[in-house]
Amino acid sequence: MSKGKFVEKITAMEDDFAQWYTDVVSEAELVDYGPVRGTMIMRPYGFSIWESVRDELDRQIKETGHVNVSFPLFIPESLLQKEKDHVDGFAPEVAWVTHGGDTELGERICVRPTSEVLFCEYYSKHINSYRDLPKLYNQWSNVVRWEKTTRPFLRSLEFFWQEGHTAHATSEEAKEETSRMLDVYADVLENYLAIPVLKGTKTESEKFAGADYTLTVETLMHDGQALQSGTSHMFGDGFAKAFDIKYLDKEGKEQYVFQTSWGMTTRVIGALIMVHGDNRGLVIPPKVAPTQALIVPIAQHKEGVLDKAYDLRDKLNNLVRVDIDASDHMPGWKFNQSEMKGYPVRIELGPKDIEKEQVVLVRRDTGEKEFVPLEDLESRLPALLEDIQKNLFDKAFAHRAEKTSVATNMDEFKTALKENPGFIKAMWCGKESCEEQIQEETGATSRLIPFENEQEHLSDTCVCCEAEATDMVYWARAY
RNA sequence: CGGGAAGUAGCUUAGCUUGGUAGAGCGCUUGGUUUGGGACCAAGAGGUCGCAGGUUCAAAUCCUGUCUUCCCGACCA
Repeated sequence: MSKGKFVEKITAMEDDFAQWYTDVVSEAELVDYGPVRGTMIMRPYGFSIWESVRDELDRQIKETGHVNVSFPLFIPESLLQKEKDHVDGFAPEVAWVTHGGDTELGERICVRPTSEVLFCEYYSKHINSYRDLPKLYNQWSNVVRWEKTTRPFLRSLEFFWQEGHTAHATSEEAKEETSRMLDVYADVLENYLAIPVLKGTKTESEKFAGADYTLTVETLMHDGQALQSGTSHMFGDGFAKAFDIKYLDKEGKEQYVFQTSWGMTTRVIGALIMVHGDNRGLVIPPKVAPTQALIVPIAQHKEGVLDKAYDLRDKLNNLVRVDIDASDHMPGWKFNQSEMKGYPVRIELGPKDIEKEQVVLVRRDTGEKEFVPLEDLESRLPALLEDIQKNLFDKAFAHRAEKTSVATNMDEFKTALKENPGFIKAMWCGKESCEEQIQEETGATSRLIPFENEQEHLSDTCVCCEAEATDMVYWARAY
């Protein structure tokens, strides 16, 4: 990095990762705490990052044939009760409305923790024929889960997400849908957020309440903890039977539908922070960054400097998302501020540059500085942004590889997790008791069972017991 | 939910032990000088000391309750 003093505003990540995260979230002006415990205010910069992720995800959801809808915030208690596993899974963390004004309600109303039952209720009315299928609905909404411990983005009482809810004629179609949407999540994470993912299936104990099975994309944070970053659930016909969602097939026979649901949340912003961030603050991949390049005028009071800076902005405006910091602060203040916010590229423009007809480009990911003639800027800048996007993914990929260990017995498991915290690949017998024992002894939980083509045979027996191993599983401590 | 710590200006905090006019730094406003890694000078504005009770002539300070935040643990798709 260039010479000069760097004023410490945030805790170093190697000293205290949790504190570093809290510092970044607040110093980069992403969120404030709300007045109720565990709620958060998304400030303009934080929300613009969410909008960026949302726009790309929404584009892909529509591209795969889905339409957006909006369902209510409230669910009557009786409706929530209809699917037993589902209500058992969510009831403990549901917020209840008991009064309307001063009047006590006859039936409690739940603030949606997720909307399966609302969509099911609707589908039971609107699906009558095979011609009505498939139903491919998505909604962007906020949901409430009364969590005991909370952290900005990672776990808050209220969060934003999209939830897709689909109904299909056959189990086969529903399974394809479940996989298709998992691939959409993987694509957004890898190609947009520059975060490498592991794809696979959740174990029985980790799957969604009421699902046949749950597919997941898991990512690894800088501190070696995993983060579930998107899930896609195959419901089979379980909800259809509980909610009586039936259609007449071509032969005139009554059939139950097969359903899926899938969601991605503001949590991925937490992933973005913890995968790419460093001791100077955020690092936002160019494709996501609301501001891809920030022009910092130097000696801006001098004749012509600001005019040149605005001209430059207008020239680049159609090419990249560019902004200009014409505030009254010293250049050094602006440099540090833009680094805290993670803008991919800084463009310095001062009297010396104007004289030489050049600008100074500084990339956020490496700190490298280059002098670029003005005439080359329009070709150089997009190429640089592409390079930064790729570099961030490659760095995260290498980090994950480095933080992935293999264990064939519990001693190796513990040693690996202690010496190199991250993913542990280990064989498993399929018993929940072994998952519990591993969690108790190591704090790690099963993150996913990779798909068949990614399976490896590491040993004959389970990492935890003497039983024959059935699958390789990725384990990690998780957020 | 258990154990610990803390709430004083937008932020970081001093004062509390021993009750008696609430102080600083940063930030903010105005004017001037500055600008290639967080500028300087001058003049200003900003506080029901988290909230509610209690003790007292008098409470930021003592007592009780309550809410919130942080750390550790348990729990959590």
